Amino acid sequence: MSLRHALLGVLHDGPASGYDLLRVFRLSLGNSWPATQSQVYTELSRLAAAGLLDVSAEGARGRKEYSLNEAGRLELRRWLLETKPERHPRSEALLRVFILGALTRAEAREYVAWLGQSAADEGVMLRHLESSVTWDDDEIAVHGRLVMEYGKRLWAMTEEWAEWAVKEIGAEEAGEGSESAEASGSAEASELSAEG
Amino acid sequence: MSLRHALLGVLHDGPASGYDLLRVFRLSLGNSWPATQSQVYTELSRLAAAGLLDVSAEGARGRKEYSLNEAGRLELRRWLLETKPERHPRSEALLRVFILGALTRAEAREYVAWLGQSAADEGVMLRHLESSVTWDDDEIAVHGRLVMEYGKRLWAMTEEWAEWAVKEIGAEEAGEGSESAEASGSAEASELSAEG
DNA sequence: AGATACATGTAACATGTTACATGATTTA
DNA sequence: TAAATCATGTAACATGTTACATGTATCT
Repeated sequence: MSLRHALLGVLHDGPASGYDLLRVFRLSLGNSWPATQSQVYTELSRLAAAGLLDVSAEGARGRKEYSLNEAGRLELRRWLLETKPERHPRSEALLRVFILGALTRAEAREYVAWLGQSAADEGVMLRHLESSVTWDDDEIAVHGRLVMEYGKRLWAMTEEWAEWAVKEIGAEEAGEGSESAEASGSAEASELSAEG
Repeated sequence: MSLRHALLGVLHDGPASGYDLLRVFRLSLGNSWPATQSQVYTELSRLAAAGLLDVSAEGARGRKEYSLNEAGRLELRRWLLETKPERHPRSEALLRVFILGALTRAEAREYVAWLGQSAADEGVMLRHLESSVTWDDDEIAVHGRLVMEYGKRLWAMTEEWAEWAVKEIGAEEAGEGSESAEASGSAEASELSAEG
């Protein structure tokens, strides 16, 4: 389980509450490994119960500050050194590219163009974030910078790829688009379909 | 749910059995969106029960061939056109970079170098795959090529980034490595920890 | 006093993984 | 005939999401 070790990893840098950790996920770590509020609090309880974390302080409003203890440090090292990472990120954006044949060319082109624009936006955001962060010299800063650089390169690459791909898809031919172009009437609400 | 739509998307290209689909995941699609055998068969049953797929043929050894029907086609289009993709891939590899502060510099450098090597290997594999595929002119070929190109660029970028990052981490200073360098004895098996 | 930010917890549900269980057909 | 490949299904468990539920401290 990665969330567990993500938590241990961030706590290696110093004690923090669930709320603090949630902010880390929202602002930086969440770009590589998202986590919900519910998940973080549940997992912190479990980690404390399992003896990998200590509650090192309790503050106002029920705040609990967790600290990595020796058992936690060992488990974190064990995970980093002895387990093989999953190298392939799971990318919904790319899955969609794969099945773009279900759309007309114009629609497919539009999607890829949107991906490119999103990538450009992410790049802008990252450059903005970079200039706003105080890069003090601690461990998290060093490795945070590595991840940020990866992000910058990733979004730049994605933007360029999207430009290339849009050209590759080419112009819509009149009357093209296969049968999928005619959206027929009856939608026959299925038992599935949930997301917005 | 994306697996559901991945299945519909592949079936847009033509009828296939669970076994066939599993091969698609293993050979190509699985790089962007992994799926297990168990998941695929379960989901196909559900999709058929929900009326988005038909069992269009039954063959030897209990083989069932599924076809996308009109309801399925509509649902696929709806998903592609009306739902927003999750743009951030969840990357365990990058999560690990983020928490590399728990290791010594030498260990961190080794990990990043390994990532670079893996990326290089993926690149080689993709180029090999590319030359072995017959690029006929159907829809899947067009979009499959887009995904393949993305992969090539991604792994090349990752390889370059890793080279840069290795230099960035720098040389191990003697006696450096923080407290995390001393692996103490007692391992105190925790109730957690599962993966090998 | 009201809005915002701080702060945690849990229940229901959806999705994903691992392991088990079974058997038929083809190929060497 | 043994091994490999084809072919599906299910149960137990782990992980992740959404929604609900509750309350405190700070700032304007």
